Amino acid sequence: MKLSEFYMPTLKEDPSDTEIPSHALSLRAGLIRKIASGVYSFLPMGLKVLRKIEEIIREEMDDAGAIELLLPVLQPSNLWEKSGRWNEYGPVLFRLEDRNDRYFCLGPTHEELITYLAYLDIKSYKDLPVNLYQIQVKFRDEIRPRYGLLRTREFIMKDAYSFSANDSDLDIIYRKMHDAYCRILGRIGLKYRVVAADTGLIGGDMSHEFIVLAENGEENIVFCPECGYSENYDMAKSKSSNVEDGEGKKADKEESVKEVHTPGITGVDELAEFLKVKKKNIIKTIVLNDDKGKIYAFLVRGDRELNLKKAENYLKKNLEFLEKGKKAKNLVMGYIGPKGLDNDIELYADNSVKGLRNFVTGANKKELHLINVNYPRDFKVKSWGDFAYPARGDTCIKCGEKLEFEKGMEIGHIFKLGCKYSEKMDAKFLDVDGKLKPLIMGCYGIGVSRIIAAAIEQMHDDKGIIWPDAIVPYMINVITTTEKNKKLSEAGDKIYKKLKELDIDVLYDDRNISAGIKFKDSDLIGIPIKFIIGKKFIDRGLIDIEYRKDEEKVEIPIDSIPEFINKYQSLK
RNA sequence: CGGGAUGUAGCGCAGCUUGGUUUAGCGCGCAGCGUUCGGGACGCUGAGGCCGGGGGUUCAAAUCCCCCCAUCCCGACCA
Repeated sequence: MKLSEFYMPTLKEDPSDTEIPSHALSLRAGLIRKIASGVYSFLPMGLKVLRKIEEIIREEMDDAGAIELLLPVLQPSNLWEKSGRWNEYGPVLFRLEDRNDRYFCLGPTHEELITYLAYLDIKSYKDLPVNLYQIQVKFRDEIRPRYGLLRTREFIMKDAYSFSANDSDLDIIYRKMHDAYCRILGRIGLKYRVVAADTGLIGGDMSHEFIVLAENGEENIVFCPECGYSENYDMAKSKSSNVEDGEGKKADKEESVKEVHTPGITGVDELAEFLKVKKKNIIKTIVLNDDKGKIYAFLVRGDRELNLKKAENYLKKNLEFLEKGKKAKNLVMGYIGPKGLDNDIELYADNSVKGLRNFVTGANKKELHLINVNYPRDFKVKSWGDFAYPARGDTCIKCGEKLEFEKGMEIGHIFKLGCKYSEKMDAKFLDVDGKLKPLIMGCYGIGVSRIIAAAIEQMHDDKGIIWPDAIVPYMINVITTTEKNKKLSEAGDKIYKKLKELDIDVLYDDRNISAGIKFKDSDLIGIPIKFIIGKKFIDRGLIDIEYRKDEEKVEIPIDSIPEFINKYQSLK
């Protein structure tokens, strides 16, 4: 592509409303332009990258036996009512009405659509298994779009849906998709981890997230460097450190409980400061209520946080933190403790509390805390469990090694759905045994546009983007240092033509501007190789070759370009 | 939805506190001419603004007051 005829608006400065490098750079390099909050246009350069990513995904999906189709964005409400998600999905769903007052939504995902297709056309076990995918736009009215392409309200996703007659066939496809995702991310050259994850609104019984590691990512994950155990922070299990040591040793004698006056002090931090004890010698009592208003109390060691999801999963109920203003069961907010708590309140304790001696708790009286509280002498719990988030210093439940905490961007998510949708939507098939059974489903999503953000986030420097070769918009940038010298522009034209013949994605910066701007732009948009045609060419017939990644430079005569290309490609 | 902030030329910003020398500025970018020409060159000339929108206060509003809108950040929430 000749830059003089191209559309590549670059920006010299970071736009004011960007926070992270990938956002700033994708705007500066002219990949995208913001149209509204969470809505972007892809400019030609951005589209080029998007297509490259799509092609890699397509190749891997096809290799893994998935079959491409295209489902509509516009989806009738009746399908969503049938699955129950018309209500469940809430305000995230973009809804609209047609001229006849029929309701539709813009698809945030396509389980309903694909299950309806299966209902229409899959009749027998002989039609199974089958795995269908599409690459298409999705709409979600996110509460807070942010960070450019990372979290948008309209985005491009590859989603695949599998149907099988039995669990073992599902397992095979799930594994294939898992491996294909690894190959996709590997080919693009991203550092990532696969973590076990919560199934969320999509539902089902097993799921893995593909997290591309990035400091600015929204996902927190826990990782064991020894055995490779990794899980989403919300789900992660760990052995809490210092359970058996520290100040509250098991061996310590149980002292007698005392009330201490603690006026106005309700938080763990203030309390630790006031009583001159460590936070881990304090036990927090967190009060939750379910949708029927029933109250539950959870004990967690002072240096950790209650994980609401774990509590919910344990009790199999939706829970929320008790509203501050609400008066219930004589609870003294800020001074709640397990000893003397109303008997009707079920009390659960996190494992981190085990083994503590002579700890501090609320006294259930205004402005009073208790010291030297002990279990089981002073209170009983209904049951013990893992209800807290892992914390620094925790060790792996599998191998005991110290866990690491990492951040990243969720790029892919695969689910074993089971029969959740097929049952609700009557998608059944006739099995070998002559019985009608619901189809067993899986779904597999990967964020195409989000990969652009992740790749930039992982690979950039102060000059701009450093594209990995697999998804470069262009491989080589031919730069003439001036357009005034006919000899140079003729050579540029010739080399550009030659490279095109060699089937190289080549950019030709033939703009009539100073060389400095050409170099800066080239680095900003991340082209891996620069062919520089300047003085050296006039003097000695040589072109300079510079690499984006490092300082390495070589000079070659114009005739050995094919040889250079050959060598470069064979190195990959 | 709660908390915080911002909105002035295509982009980045100053001016607002204390209303009037502001005919609304600066840098970059953009157009023309000339000189430059291997890491965002220089000079001259020029185009480009309902100061986010509406209402008010005032002799006078970018500036003060009220309402609305948009955008960003934190939180809640979220394949």
